[in-house]
Amino acid sequence: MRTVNSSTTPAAKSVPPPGAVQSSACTCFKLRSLARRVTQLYDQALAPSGLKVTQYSVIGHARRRDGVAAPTVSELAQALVTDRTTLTRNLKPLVDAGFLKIGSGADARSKAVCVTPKGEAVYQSARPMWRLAQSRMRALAGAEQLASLHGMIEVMLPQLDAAGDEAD
Amino acid sequence: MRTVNSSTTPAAKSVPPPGAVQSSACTCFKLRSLARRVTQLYDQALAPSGLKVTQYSVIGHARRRDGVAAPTVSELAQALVTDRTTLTRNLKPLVDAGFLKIGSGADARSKAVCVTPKGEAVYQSARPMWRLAQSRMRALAGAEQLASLHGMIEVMLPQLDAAGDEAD
DNA sequence: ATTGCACGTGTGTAGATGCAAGTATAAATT
DNA sequence: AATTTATACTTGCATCTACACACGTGCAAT
Repeated sequence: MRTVNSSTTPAAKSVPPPGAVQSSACTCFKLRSLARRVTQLYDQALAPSGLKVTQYSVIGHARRRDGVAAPTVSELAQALVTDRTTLTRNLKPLVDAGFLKIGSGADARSKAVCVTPKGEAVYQSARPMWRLAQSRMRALAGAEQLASLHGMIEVMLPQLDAAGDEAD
Repeated sequence: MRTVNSSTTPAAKSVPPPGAVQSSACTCFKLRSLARRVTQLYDQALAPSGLKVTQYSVIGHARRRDGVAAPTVSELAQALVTDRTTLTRNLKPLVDAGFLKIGSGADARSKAVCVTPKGEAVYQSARPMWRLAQSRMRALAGAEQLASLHGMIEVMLPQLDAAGDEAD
C-alpha cells in the first residue's frame, strides 16, 4: 500500500494518514533506542576497565552502604530500579570475577552484597572512564538538556513505580 | 537499620558530597532505569496481544515499506536503532510465530523481512493496546514533558550515531 | 580468470531483563 | 504448638543486546 503521500486511491478501510507513522512516535521505542546508544557510549568508555556500565552501576550502588551494613539483594535491586531476579543474575559475573562477595545478612534468608577490595579497585580504576563518558554525554546533549532530562527522569520514575504497583 | 525514609525528605541542605552520590547521577543509569520501567508499562499493556513492545516495534517498522519492497535486515536494523546481529536474533521468535517471513532480497546476500497476514493481524490487534500505553505515558509525564523528551531524543540520537561512527 | 575488498548476513559467546514458579526462613494467626 | 502468611532469594524459561568472528556474495582491479 502506498502510505506515502495522499493522492491515492486506497482500498477504503486502511486509513493510515495520521496513525501510520506514529509507531516511530512510540515513547518506549525512542527511550529504548536512546538507552541502547547511550549504553554503547558508556560501555566503550568503560571497556579498558573490563566493566560494562551495568556492572559499574551495581558495584557503585553496592559500595555506598547507608549506615554500616552492606545492602541486601532486594535493597540493591530497588536502588538499581531492577527486578530482584535480574539482579541475582547480574551479580554472578561480578562474584565470579571476585568484585563482589555475597555474605549472610541479618536474617538467615537475606544476603548481603559486599564489595571486595578487588571490586573497589576496579571501580576506582573505572571511575575516570565513567567521568569521560559523562563528559562526552554532556558535550553531546548540552548541560541544560541533560539537566532537564535528569529532572524528567526523576519525576517520572516514582510515578512509574506507583503505576506498576497498582497494576497488581 | 536501614530506614526507608519515604516520608518527609527535606533535602534542603543536601550538599552533594562530590564523589559519593554522583554514581546515581549517571545519565546512562538513569536512562536505562527509565527505559526498563517504561518497557514494563508497555509490555503490560501489550500483553493480551502476546507481543512485547520490542516485537511490536519490529513488526511496525517492517510494515512500513518505503517504496514497494520490504526492508532488508540491515535496513530494518538501522530503522530500529539496533545492532544488525541483535535484530537477527529478535526476528527468530517472530518468524517462528509466523508473524514475519524472511524472503530473498534483490541481492543473493540480502534478505527481505516481510510481514505476513498473521503478523499484520496481530499488529492491528495490538495497536489499541499500544495506544493505551501511550495514553498512560502521557498521563504520567504530561504532554509537554513528553514532547520535550521526544525532542531531546530526536536531537541526541543522530549525534550518538555520529559519535559511534567516529569511535571506530 | 584471479585476486582483493566491500557488503549483507549469521553464529559463538556473554551479559541484561523480567515473569512465573519454587525453596527456605521469619512472623503472625489460631 | 500448628497453621498460615509474609519475606528473601533462586531457577526455568524466553527474550533482548551487542561485540568478535566467520561465511558467502558482488564488484573492481590486475
